Amino acid sequence: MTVPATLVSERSERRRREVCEAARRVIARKGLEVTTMREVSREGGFTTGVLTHYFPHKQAVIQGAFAAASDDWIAEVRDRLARAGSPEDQLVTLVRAALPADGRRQAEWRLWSEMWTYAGGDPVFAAQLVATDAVWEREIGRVLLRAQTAGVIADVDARVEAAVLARLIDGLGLRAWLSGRWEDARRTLVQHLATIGVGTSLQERMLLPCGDDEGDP
Amino acid sequence: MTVPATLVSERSERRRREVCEAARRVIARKGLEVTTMREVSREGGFTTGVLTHYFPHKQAVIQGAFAAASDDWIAEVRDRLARAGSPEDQLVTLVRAALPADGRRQAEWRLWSEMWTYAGGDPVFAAQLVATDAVWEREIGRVLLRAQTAGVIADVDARVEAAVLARLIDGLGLRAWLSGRWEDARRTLVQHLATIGVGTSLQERMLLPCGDDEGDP
DNA sequence: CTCTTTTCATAACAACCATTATGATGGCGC
DNA sequence: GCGCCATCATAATGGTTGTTATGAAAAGAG
Repeated sequence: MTVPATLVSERSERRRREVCEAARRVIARKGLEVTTMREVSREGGFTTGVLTHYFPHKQAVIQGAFAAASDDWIAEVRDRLARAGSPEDQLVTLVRAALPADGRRQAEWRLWSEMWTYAGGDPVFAAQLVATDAVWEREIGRVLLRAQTAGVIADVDARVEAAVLARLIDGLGLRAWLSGRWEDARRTLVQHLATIGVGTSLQERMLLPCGDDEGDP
Repeated sequence: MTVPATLVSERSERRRREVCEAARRVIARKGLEVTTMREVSREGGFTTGVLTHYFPHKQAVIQGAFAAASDDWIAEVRDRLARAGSPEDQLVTLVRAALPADGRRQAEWRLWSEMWTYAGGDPVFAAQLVATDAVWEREIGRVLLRAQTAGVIADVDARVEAAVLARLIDGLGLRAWLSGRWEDARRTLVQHLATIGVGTSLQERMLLPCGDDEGDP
């Protein structure tokens, strides 16, 4: 109490985040079932003492890891969309972000899968997850609306189409993660986008391998 | 060996199935993480001796439960589609089967969710799961094709649309299970079906509460 | 430097797990 | 009725888990 609260929380918050990142890596690599306190500690390079010091129980660690992953995801999407200039580029970015060609990003789908089933047993966390998803869906809607006013896609109901796209991506990503057929998933997504008026040239750009996935258009 | 193999396997097979059903109920109710041998035994009304006698290890019990659920699901869908006479009825049946209004059937989505994440750590089982899904997707395609030749829906690529619908349903069901907003999910699905030419009267039938969910059209 | 508090490692604990071993029971062929 | 084998209950085992307790180092305030 004698020290400014901001400094204390800054240091500890960084450590806390470090723990969450370690947990996140373990979950994404081996799954939640084999994610143990000791395993997370080993991953982060410390002992379980750190975990117990910053978190009241394991549940909090898991939730922290999931929350961190969600925040990172939505932040990254917003950043990439902002850096994509034209409506066309934004559409391409959306597809690439949703169904990545990069192996490490594909592996993140395991995290989402684990997160969903975990949320099924934790109503409070499920509510947070649904809220985060609403942000993602709205982001999709914004891209669609902008593309629409630019005449890049047809004049469908953007709100409905955003909901459809968000759910379609959920299903496609999940299946692709299970089957390993990411190209098929992306092709299906693009074929669907074609039905709402995305032109063939844009379709081709969406399907391009594009080794470097971060640099967008 | 002194007794006809068919008789032996008939009796034991029934018991085996009984175990799978018990496991399935526990998973759907409490999730895979708290599904233990003792819990499954208690659910089935026997002891762990039965489990260990019919299954080499827990993994096999889980896989058996999942396989039984998958088989039941695909069998039920086929049955309900067969009993639905017209192409219109089949479309309605498809929507109702995918996103049920009945609480017990909705709860089954927890099973699917658990199944998917489990499959993520078991490539062999994941392959089975993908194969089963292909059957389901083909069933959707058949319904679409029939509706198409009857002029009930527009002239889209049935194969592509079946893939889209299968994934869309995955995402919609999963989200609905997490959020509890099943009506929204069904409405989104119907709105999407409207874009492939499903008429307004059919749309209304799909959205009807229809208390009794089993008796179809 | 001294005291206080945060930070963390280590070890111990009690609970629970899957699995195995053992023996009782009952049906079925002969 | 005898013996055999499938069936199952019971109990024990070895390992792992989340959590807690304890104390040492380190950092910061005065």
